[in-house]
Amino acid sequence: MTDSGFFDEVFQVVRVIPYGRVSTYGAIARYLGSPQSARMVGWALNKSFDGRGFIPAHRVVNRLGLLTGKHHFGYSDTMRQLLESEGIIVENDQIQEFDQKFWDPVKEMPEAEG
DNA sequence: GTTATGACTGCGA
DNA sequence: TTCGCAGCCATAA
Repeated sequence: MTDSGFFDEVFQVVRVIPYGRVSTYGAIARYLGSPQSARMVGWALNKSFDGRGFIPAHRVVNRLGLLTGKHHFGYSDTMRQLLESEGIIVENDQIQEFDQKFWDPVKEMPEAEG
């Protein structure tokens, strides 16, 4: 599975994000051991639409809780609808109560692949 | 094969 | 306080 290594790891982390929670590129990248590859995480998510199965990329936002990648979902409302569909409040492309919705894989990530 | 870009983040002045 | 630059790795041309 670890074809691309980094990419696959990103998908694995994003996939375990619990319902109603969100995470950030930096948090995921940091979990992988490369906090500076944060933008690479987003790039990986971009491919999440391709054929890697469903990836809750809508649960991943930038450090400010902004839906920076919303326009990658097709329409500027798709990402927001997905988040609101999970009970997450989004206003002005920004996640409300982001601090409590934030899900840090480094701290909350279950011991996947045990 | 090489060059450029990307859904970001942290540090310095 | 705000603004600008460097870094990570893979994909695309």
